[in-house]
Amino acid sequence: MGNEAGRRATIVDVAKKAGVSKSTVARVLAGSPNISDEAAERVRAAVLATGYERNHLAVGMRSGRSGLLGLVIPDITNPFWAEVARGAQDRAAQEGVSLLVFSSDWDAAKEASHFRALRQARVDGAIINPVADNLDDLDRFGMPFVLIGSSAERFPDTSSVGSDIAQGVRLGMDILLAHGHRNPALILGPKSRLARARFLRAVHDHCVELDMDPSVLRTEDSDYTVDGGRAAMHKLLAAADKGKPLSVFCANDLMALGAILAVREAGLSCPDDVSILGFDGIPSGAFSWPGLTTIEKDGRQIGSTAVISLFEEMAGRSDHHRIYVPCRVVERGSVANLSAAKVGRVA
Amino acid sequence: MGNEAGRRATIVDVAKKAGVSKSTVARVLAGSPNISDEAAERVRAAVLATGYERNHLAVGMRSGRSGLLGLVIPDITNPFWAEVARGAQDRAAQEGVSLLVFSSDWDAAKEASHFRALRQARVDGAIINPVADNLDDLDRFGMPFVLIGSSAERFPDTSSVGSDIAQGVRLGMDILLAHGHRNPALILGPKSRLARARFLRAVHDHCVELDMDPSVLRTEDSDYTVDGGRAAMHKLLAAADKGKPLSVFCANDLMALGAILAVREAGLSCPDDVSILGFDGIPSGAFSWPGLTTIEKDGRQIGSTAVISLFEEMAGRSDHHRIYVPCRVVERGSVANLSAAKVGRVA
DNA sequence: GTGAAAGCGCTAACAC
DNA sequence: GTGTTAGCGCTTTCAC
Repeated sequence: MGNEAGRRATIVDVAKKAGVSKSTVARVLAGSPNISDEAAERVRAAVLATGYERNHLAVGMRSGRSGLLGLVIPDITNPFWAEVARGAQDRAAQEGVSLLVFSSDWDAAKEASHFRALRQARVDGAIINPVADNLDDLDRFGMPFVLIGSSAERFPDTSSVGSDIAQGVRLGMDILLAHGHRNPALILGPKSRLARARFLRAVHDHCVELDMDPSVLRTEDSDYTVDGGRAAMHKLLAAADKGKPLSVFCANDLMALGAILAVREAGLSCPDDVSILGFDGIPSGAFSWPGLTTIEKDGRQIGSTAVISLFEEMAGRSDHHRIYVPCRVVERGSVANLSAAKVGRVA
Repeated sequence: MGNEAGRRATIVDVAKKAGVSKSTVARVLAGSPNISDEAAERVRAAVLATGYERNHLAVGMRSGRSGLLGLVIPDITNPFWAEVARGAQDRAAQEGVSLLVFSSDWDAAKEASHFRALRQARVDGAIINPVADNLDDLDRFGMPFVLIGSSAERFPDTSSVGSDIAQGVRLGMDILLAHGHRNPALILGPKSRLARARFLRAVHDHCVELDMDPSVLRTEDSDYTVDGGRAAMHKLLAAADKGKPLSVFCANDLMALGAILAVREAGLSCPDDVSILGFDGIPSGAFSWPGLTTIEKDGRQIGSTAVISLFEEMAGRSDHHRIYVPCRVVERGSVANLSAAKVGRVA
C-alpha cells in the first residue's frame, strides 16, 4: 500500500522514500528532461516500492486536464455505434485518457443531461453525435468537441468525422452496374430525414457522372426499419414487370434485411429473381439468407479518427475540419451477377 | 459564464452573489437540512444566475467520491455486452454517476491496464467481467467491485450478477419437449471452457428432474462460433437416422446460426427436418431464415442490477452475494411443433 | 443557522 | 537540476 498508515501512496510518500522533493517526483512523472539520472532512478524505485499511482482527480484539478473524454452516441446497443465507441476507446487508451460513454436515444433532453454530466466531470473534450439543433451548451462552456456521424453537417464552424456517403453510394451503384443491373430501384428513408436527401443526391450525382438519367430510377420511401424495408419491397414487387430481374439499393441494412424477407414472402428468390444491396454493414447481414451484400461504414475508424481530431481541437492547433471516412463493399450473396449467370446458361 | 472574468463559476462566485459564505452554498448543494429557507433560496438564485456547475474533480478530491464508476467488459462490440453496458449506463445516470467503459478482449494484459486506469481515475467502484485468474489488483487497493457474467463463479468471496443458466437450460429443454422433441442433440463449446461444463450440468440436472436418462443425449463439441456450429451440425447430420426428425440445442446463438446454415447446405430444411434452439438472444437471430428460436439472456437487467449491487458494495451494508438474472424464451421459427404438425397432416 | 479555516494531492511559478 | 510555495474548488470540522 505504500506507507505504514495503509492509505494509498501520494506523491509525498514517494518523495520521502526517494529522499527528494515533491516537485522532483512530479517532474519525473511528467517526463521532464531536466532531471539527473540518479534522481530519476531513485524516484522510479520509490514509485515501485510504494505502489504509487497518480491521482487523476488531483492532477485534473490543478492542471485543468482531467484525462477524461466524453462520448455521446445515440445508442451503444446499435452495432454501428458500438463500433464507433470501440474505435474511440482503443484510441483513447493509446493516448492515456479514459472515455465516459453516454447513450442519448436521439432524445434532446437526455442529451442535455449528458452534456451536464460531461461538464461536471470536467472532461477535456467530447465526441458527439448531436440530436438537438444547437450546441450552445457546449460552446458556452468552451468545451472542445468533435461531431461524428453525418448529421454533423448541420453545424457550420465545427469539426466532424463521418462516413463518406457519396463514395459509398458510388461503390454501391458501381457494384450493381458491374453485375449487370441497370436502373436499380431505391428504398429510401422517410422524407423528413436529412440522410435520405444526402443518399439520393449522391445517387443522382453519380448517375450524372455515368451519363445515366437518374429520374428513371424508381424510389420507395419508408422507415429505416426491417418492417419499413419489407413493406417498401412489397410495393416494388407489385409494380415490377414479372420475370424481369429486379435490383434494389436500400439506404440501410435493416431495410435491406426486410426487403429480403419480402422477396421470400412473395414466393420469389433473392438473388435469383431480385438482387438486394444494403448500406451500413451491420453484423446481422452475415447471417441472413442469402447473406446481405452491402456497403460497410467503418465505425471503428470513425471513432478512432474522432479522438485524434479531438486532440487537435483541444490543442487548438488547427482550424475546424470535416473528415470523411471511406466505406467499403462487403459481398455476400444478395446481389446476383447477371453477366455470369448468362454465361452459365449458355454453357 | 457566471462572472466578469469569463471563467467558469465556482462556489465562491455563487457565495458572493448570494451574499453568504462558501460553506452555506456547499450545504445547500448537499441538501443539508440546517439551512434557513431564505438562504437556500438566495443560493439557488445565485446558482442559476452564475450558471454554476459543481466541479466533480474538486468534489472527488475533497470527499473521496469521484462520481465515476468503471465497467470492464470483453468487447462493447459484442451485442450481449453492449446490452449490459446500456443497462449499467442508464442505472448509473439515474444514480447521478458516470460510467467509464473499457473493453478487455479477454486479454489479461489489457484488463490489467484498464484496472490501472480505473484506479488512477479514482472510480468509486467497478463492474467487471474478469479474465485474469486473480483480482488482487482490485482487492489490494480496496476498490469496491461487482463481478458480472458467469465466469464470476470462479471467485469466492465476491459479489456477482449473471444469467441464470440453469433456469435458461430448463426453459430450453421444456420448449423442446413441449414441441414433441425427445432426446435433442447438444452442440457445446470446447472442453476447456467452464461455460461448457455448466451448460451440460444444467441439462443433466434437468433430465434427472424429468426422469430422463441424460446419457442418451448425443453431444458434439465445437467452438463458440458460426463455423464451429456449422461443422458440428454436419457431423450430427452424418450420424443421424435419415427421415427421423432431429432437434438440436446449441449452447450459444452463433453456433445455432451456423447449424441452420449447415442444415441448408445438407439440402435439408429447418425446421421441417431439423429443429434448432439457440442460447443467448443476439439480435442477428431475428434475421436468419428461419428466425432463430432461442433462450435470451437479459443483458440490460444484468447491467442495471450490477450497478445497484455495486452501490450496496460501496456502502458496505451487505455481505457478498450472487444474483442470477432469469432468461426467457424467444420463439421465432427454428423449432418445429411436432404435435401440431401431426394434427395438420391428419386434417 | 452560519462563517472561518484547514486541507485533499497535485502542478506550476519562482527562487536558488 | 532541485526545493519552496501558492493555490486549483471543494467539503468538513470547529467555533460562535
